[in-house]
Amino acid sequence: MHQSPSPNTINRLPKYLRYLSGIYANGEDRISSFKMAEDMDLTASQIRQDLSQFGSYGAQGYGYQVPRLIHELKKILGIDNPHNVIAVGVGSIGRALLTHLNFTEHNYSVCAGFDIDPEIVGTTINGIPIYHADKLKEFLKMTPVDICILAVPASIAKETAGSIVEQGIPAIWNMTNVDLGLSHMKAIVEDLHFLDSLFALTYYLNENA
Amino acid sequence: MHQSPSPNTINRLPKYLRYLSGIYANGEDRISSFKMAEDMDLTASQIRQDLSQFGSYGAQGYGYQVPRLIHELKKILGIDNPHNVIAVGVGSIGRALLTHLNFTEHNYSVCAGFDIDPEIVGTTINGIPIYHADKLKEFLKMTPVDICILAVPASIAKETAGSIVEQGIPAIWNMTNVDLGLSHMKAIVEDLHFLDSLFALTYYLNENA
DNA sequence: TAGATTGTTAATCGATTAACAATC
DNA sequence: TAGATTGTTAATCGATTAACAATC
Repeated sequence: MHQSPSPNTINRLPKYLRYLSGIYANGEDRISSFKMAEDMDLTASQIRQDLSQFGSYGAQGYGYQVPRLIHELKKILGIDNPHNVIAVGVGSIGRALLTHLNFTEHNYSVCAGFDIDPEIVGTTINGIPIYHADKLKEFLKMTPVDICILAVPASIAKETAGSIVEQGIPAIWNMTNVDLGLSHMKAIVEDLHFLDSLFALTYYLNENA
Repeated sequence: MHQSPSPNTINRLPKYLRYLSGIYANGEDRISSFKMAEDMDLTASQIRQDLSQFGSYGAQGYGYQVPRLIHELKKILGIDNPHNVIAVGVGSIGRALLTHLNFTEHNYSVCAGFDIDPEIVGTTINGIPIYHADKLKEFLKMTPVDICILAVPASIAKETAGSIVEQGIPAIWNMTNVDLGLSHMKAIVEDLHFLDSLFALTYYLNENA
């Protein structure tokens, strides 16, 4: 792993994983880069290039063992290790994620949610306790947190993110439609900008029309 | 517009728009590519290259007029025109989007949601009526729909998507953690794969640790 | 006018694709 | 053994960056 893999490569890894999990569930335990490329609308070269940046997981003349490759991809992504997650902001989006996403299956443990709405502070969502945002600092003394799901209103997104980073949480999964402006800090941020995605879709829709 | 702009360029346009809307709200009505680049962690060259693929919106020695550029970007993305949207699958994710996302402000009209859960069929969410999925075909006879938000369970995502495309809806905004496999059809699909995004974040988190 | 900044052309860099020796 | 397919090196392609003439 001399030269660090490009973001494009990293973004394809979860897609490989999903594809492989799918065919493995279908009972296929062997796959070639050619078949994979055909099914995923990629080139076999690209798949082999991507994988070979992390190791040699296949065998000449045979291809890849599906369970092995699944295992290796999980290891590369780091999702074979457990991660502690909290949600800051538990409005409709935060709530939907806590309810809907299969965190446990992928080794994420969602420990708590934080909000200021008295209607939901003190309740649980999908078994996850919701505390008042005031309690975050205290909570972090007891529980090390790897990832914070940020789903607060846009108006307080930046300052909330800043404070989360200051309190030592290394990674933010950003659900707000705001650029957090943390590039100068050591924080790791992954944006999920819903509207950006919808606008791109709209562009292609109008382009074709 | 001889050579069609790359997806990378398209994906940056909404970010430009967000940035510009932000500074315009702050009262700035003039911007140079240099300042913009600094604030957005890009290069001025890239911004000018991106924009120049669609037209000449700036002036030498001056820069860009913010409101003008906002207007042009909206036009390029097609969001100056109205779009009709429906949601198929109104579980927690679908519901959160209908409640939370600012569709109206961006010229999207969310006409209806469809589900099979008797608990929610017949209700409204944020003023949007929820019909039984059986009624979709009939509904489409009356109302032309541009975009379908797909938020059904993974197990029925593919077949639902296929049927939606067959019924003439040109674009799908895919919230399911499934690859819809519509590449051979004329459908326009934009995926919002939550877990892919979380996995990428996890990769960078573990890489830094 | 002098200074600033665009739009665009050319240079560089990086990512994808093609080719193939190694080998299962 | 013959056929298949990897991992990797080389070739190509495309995207980003740099440079600069045009000009506000």
